[in-house]
Amino acid sequence: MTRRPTHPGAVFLEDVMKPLNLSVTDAARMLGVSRKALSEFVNEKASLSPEMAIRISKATNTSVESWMNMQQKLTLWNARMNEPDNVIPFPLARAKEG
Amino acid sequence: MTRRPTHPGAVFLEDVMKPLNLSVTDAARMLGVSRKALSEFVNEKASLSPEMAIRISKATNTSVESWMNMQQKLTLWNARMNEPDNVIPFPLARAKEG
DNA sequence: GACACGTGTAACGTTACGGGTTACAATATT
DNA sequence: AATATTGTAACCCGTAACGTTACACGTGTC
Repeated sequence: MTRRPTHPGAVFLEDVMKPLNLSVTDAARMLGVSRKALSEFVNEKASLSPEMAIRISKATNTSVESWMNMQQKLTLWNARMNEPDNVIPFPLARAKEG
Repeated sequence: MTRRPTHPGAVFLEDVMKPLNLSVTDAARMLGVSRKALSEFVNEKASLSPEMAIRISKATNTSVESWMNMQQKLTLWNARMNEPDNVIPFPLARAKEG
């Protein structure tokens, strides 16, 4: 994967909120989170927390996993930006000798 | 899923470290983390961080995703323990009217 | 022009958590 | 007996999500 994965917040905004004509204020109320929390999420300032994923899943009747997977790909992509280089490969597991 | 998913640390201990006869001390050295960090991970006191996942993946030549997925299932399972109840379902998306 | 809304965000505080270091007691291993 | 390994407590950091409050900036309405 070479291109930065889409932020789940962007997807939520484009594919859920906009089609339903939901304002950040209203959606936040319905999700049961603060307007700030949702705003930061849809503006990609915060990542998707497991709790937020559950809320979205309950509100939109979609699978939690689908949302979590989006975040995981992003998290992994970001983490790979700072790959550790001081990792020593484990000795290869071999067929038992003797 | 009704049973608590296996902690990735337990898998790492059983399926990787033990077969290779690696001590926590040695494995920690090779992974480039502190003994404490690895100990807590394999003893299920800490969850798998993305960075640790990358280290394990590099050291064992396995996919980062497989480890991350284990953690995600656990994380989700735990999160569902405290499901929020103040979520208001979004109005159903309908075929455009008018 | 005045006012209501929705919005992004700064400031501030709280809570949670991964990770490092150091140190100690308990338990192998040799 | 001497050495190695281990789990973990204590303590310090940095990061991050979330809440509340408050401000400035549109935009639309009367």
